[in-house]
Amino acid sequence: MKKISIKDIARLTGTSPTTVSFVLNGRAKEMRISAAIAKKILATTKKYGYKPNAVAVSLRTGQSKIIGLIVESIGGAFFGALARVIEAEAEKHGYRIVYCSTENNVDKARGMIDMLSHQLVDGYLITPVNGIEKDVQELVQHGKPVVMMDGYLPGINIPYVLVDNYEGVKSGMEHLIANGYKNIGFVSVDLDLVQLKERWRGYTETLKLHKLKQDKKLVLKLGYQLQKEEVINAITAYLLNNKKMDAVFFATNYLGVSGLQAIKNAGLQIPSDIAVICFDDHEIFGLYPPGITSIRQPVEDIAHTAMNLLLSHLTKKEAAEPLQKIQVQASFVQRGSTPAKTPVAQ
Amino acid sequence: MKKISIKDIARLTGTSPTTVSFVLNGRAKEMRISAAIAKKILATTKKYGYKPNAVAVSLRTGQSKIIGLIVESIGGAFFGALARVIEAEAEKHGYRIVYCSTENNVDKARGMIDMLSHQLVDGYLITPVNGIEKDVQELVQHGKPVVMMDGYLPGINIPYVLVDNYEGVKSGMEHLIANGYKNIGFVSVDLDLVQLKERWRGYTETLKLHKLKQDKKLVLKLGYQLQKEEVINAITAYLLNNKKMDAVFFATNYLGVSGLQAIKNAGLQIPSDIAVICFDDHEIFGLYPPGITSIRQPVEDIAHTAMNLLLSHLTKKEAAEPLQKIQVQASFVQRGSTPAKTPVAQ
DNA sequence: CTGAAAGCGCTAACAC
DNA sequence: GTGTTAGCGCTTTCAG
Repeated sequence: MKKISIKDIARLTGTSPTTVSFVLNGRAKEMRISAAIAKKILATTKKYGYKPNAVAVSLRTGQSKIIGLIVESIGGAFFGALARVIEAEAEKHGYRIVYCSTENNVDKARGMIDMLSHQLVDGYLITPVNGIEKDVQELVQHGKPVVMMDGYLPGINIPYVLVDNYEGVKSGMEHLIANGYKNIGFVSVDLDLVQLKERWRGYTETLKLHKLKQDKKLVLKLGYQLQKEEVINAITAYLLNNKKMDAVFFATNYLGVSGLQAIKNAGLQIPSDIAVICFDDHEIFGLYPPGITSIRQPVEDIAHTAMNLLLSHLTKKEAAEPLQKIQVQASFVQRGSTPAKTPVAQ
Repeated sequence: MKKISIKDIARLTGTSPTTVSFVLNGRAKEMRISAAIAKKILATTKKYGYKPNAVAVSLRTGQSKIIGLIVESIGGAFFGALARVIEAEAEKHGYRIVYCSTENNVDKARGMIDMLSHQLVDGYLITPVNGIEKDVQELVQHGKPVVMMDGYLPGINIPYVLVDNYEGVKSGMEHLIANGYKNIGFVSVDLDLVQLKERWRGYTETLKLHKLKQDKKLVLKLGYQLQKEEVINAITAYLLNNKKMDAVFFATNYLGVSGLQAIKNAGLQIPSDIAVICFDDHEIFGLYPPGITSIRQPVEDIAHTAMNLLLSHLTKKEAAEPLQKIQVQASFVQRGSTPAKTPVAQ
């Protein structure tokens, strides 16, 4: 069964490739092609199951109708929701998505960009990793639209959409403080990313705001490279070393999940021994007793907004519009892990 | 900043596109190109950051070095692990992966195949959905290598690799029965997939084997289209209607997760009121007290095996080797949700 | 040892 | 209204 090309269709219908091309691209009436011939072409096309060769089209038009989605980790919870929305949105506009995961690895990220670069992909949606500044810069210079999500690269001027990390953490902290917690720990990752810095700022500034002194011992920053087991062990040790800590704030959901395990290992009860709150919601948080309070990122919003931003750049010739930097608000999801402290406690 | 092509490199080095192409493809010595010129070309290439246009290469060679991975649901737990392994394996062999999710929707799956079809993609890794038999058949006829994972399409003859669903469920059932459970429920999805049928067979046959009578009321088959909330509600009702049920077997991990919520809603305790076991492990199962016993699919194995199968088909001209149908064994992960029943119980 | 030239399948000026 | 033709950027046969 041979592949059938546009020429074959032309021969089969006694027309030329041009005519076939026009008909297929819906430019039949614009080009005033007779209805009879158009119908015939369509019929033949269907009959032989002809599909234009996307590669050839891409080479010719310079458009692939593919968007590259570069994320930290495929398979993560955040990613799952993101992908679904983005894919749906893309499809509406005739685009397809190619996914790449960087595993927060600079080299891998650079490799991906390089690979997709200058070709194959019309635009990019990127969850940034430090160290790819130059590469991203290069993409932009080559005229490829790029939109950042979830974070951005401070040095370079690219549209992005991300959650208001600072306000998100702040709202969580306010909640804890209002509920009577005073020794609030913070567990984060040792990565130099804007979003993490903002979360950190949310933590420290809210403490300051309420004149609570900040205890260095209550802060844990874990290496990103650590295995899950190591993370759990580190958090367990941290919990055991800080018995007076009455609440802990996890800066990411994967830390939160490991944190639950650590709390269990440490033999602590939520919320009687320790209150728990986590940035970025996770399926498990609704389920795990007594329910883990979290700061939910509006993933759908983010995806939706980012995609549309990219699409608008993709369709406009020279998008000279002002650089868009969009922040969306996180929402606070209260669950059982952060009740008001009884006056007696501590 | 213009894109630089092979012609530019040729001009810049005072050679021809041919020579540049040979050098770039490592065929320099084979073609006996002088070392001096090769070096010069390489240098120029690097200096100008020249990258061959993948689209043009693909059009010319008919190879894209891209593998299409069509899965049920991107973002699922099973998928996450799968993707990681497959991507790593593919990279080793110079292939890239394009992901598509079907959401168990026939039309979507067909669309995906159609889209990638005959072009753009050199081979396929597919998690099958019923109804795409013809489409897959067609792919094969067009000479595209296809390997199925996680299931297969009964009608058509394609290599696959999947877990031994029957034995997996059987081992779980044996465990329950050995531990004294007699009224074992089974919650599955109303989808006509081989893997689900095999799990079902594992349930019924093990019951028969042990001369336990099968109670229709203890079986729940849920529509795939149901929203998560509906699933939880259905399971909750089912639990409340079957008070004598002392153990429940969930046929998939997403059912298990919803099941946990339902058990909570029904006010039941694990394992004192009901024992729980689930096919396909999930992060949450290790964490959720008292730990949910599960049948773990060797996802890495599956991915690894499937990928290599596909790669071998991709590299061999006419792979006339016998159709490979590989089953891998599931492993039993015992946790706290299925303790031995005390003689007193029930 | 290196270059000219054909052509992968398609689109879009430009002819007629 | 429809066909001819020239490439998109690359690989590869065939000359030299």
